[in-house]
Amino acid sequence: MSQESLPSDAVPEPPGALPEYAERVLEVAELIPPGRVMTYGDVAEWLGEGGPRQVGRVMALYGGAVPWWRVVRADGVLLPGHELRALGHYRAEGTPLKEAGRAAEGHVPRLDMKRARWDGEGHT
DNA sequence: AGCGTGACGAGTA
DNA sequence: ATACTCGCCACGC
Repeated sequence: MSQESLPSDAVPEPPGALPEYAERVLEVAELIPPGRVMTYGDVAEWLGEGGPRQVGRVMALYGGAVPWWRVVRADGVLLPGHELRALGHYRAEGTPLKEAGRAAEGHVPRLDMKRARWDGEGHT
């Protein structure tokens, strides 16, 4: 070869492997304690790279490998298409919800972000 | 090499 | 409370 090829250049990624950014996002998701949540933006800020949309993309593609219900929208709306599954987890974990008086009106409960949002306190 | 995309988020009306 | 706009940036065409 006329040109030296660095290993990292020659072998980008085997099929099925996650992009490194995605792996870091999933790592953070694993840190979130039961009963608490982090927003997409929080995860991005924690990482110091990417943004809410990037984190959202990663969760959409690979979220099944981690506690996906602990990474949520900043407004507390449950993940569309998985509301019941998420709700089951929140009730089981004791994650703070805003549902008082609304359940009877057919409203899907939302997360009480003020109480449920985790800032990383106590993480070792 | 660009360019469009999107499990977002903050701001505005 | 809802609806809309604009900025964000890794990733796959």
